Amino acid sequence: MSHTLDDPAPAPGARRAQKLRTRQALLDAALRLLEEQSLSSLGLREVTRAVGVAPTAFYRHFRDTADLGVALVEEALGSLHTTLVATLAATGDGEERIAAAVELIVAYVRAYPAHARFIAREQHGGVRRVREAIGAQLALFAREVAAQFAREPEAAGWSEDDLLMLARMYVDHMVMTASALLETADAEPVADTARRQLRLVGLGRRHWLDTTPASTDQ
Amino acid sequence: MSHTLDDPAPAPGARRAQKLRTRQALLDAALRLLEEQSLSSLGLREVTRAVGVAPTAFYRHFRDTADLGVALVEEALGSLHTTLVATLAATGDGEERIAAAVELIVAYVRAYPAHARFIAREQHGGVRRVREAIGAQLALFAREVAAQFAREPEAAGWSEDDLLMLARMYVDHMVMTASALLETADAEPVADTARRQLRLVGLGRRHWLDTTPASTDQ
DNA sequence: CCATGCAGTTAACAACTGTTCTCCGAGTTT
DNA sequence: AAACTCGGAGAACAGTTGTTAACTGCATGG
Repeated sequence: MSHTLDDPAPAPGARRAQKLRTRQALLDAALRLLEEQSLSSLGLREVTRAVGVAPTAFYRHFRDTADLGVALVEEALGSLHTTLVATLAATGDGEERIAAAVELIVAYVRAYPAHARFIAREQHGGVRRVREAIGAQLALFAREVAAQFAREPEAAGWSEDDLLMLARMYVDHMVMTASALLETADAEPVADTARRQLRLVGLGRRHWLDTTPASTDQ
Repeated sequence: MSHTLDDPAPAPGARRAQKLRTRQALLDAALRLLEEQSLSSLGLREVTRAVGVAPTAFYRHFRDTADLGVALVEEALGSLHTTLVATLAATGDGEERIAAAVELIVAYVRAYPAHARFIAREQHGGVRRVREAIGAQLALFAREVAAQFAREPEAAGWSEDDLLMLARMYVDHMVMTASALLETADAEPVADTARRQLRLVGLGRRHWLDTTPASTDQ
């Protein structure tokens, strides 16, 4: 509990720390402003004004607002990979996993609504580089989910391509559910619909090899 | 084939016709500008400049750019209802219907790429009124699709709520497929993935009542 | 301890925005 | 043929935008 901030002999790294702090302030302010507009209309001055720094300070951290947007993508989705894969790996198949996955989305949207809104909005938004960044992240999610599926016994007989197709379906459904949660006051009906839709896809998954046994027997 | 435009005694309704013409020019110009940005950053002057009219002329047709956006929603989705329902009604169940549905989306995106982009982009975009307009249209689509399903023998035993859930899944999948088509050069792989995903959902649909026969037997 | 690096400031720029008010002229109605 | 309607033009407004330049002061590395 000793003094660490108003020290006359500042701690080493105080330089970098202060820079990171204003950088984070810019990201936070931008995220707040983006709740009511799209990135393509977000002004650099608007952000700096909200933080309380000079407009030119912006350039010390980002080339332009698109650059800031890419940073926001990382902040919003970067930490989600481990959580998602861990959730899938920790739960068995069927109803248990469905409940866990939906609960994960609901918790995420509740904890970081602005991040979720940003991703849903800019996934198809007007800024190419941000769109591509989100697309790359979601494609990575899909590959990770597919890889997890491949480790499970239910994936026997599935082609790699079909597994990826299934995984993409789950990932896209996640984003849509998040977006739906953001526009409703009561989360429960939305979560319920999401669970039923996952149940439906799960049923399709279980019967995928029924009609076309393709190359493998069993 | 007589003269109708440069008539010294102009045909009645020329007033209204000219107004509609510039209104349409504004819509077209806006749609073109929106290929590279979001509606929330579209400026009123930008649109009028592209058309070649004075900025103030804009107010004769729209209150603001959000109002123009709502009009674009109608233009993009209004005529699609009949086409969609007709396609569903004309095709039997199974593979045939899947091919027809995907072909419908592919054809739409090819014919009106700017409209499709606009809907995908502004569905979660930064302008509330436009978001709501799109949401209402898509909800209407879902109800229409559900109603069509209800008329078919495969829907026996399905609750109304489950049918709507299924329909929403199809509608949302349509929008996602359209968006994916816009970002790819070669439509075929995307269309193929979309077909497989529909096949998966269809399988889930056929086995929906297997585990929980609920109230009905058979 | 001093010289360098660099986050942030100030000032100024040309260009752009939405909106108001006034006006014109051609289509429309009587 | 006169009176009216109304889509569009023109000019002007107060604010805003992104970007450049030159500056200041403090944490840092030699």
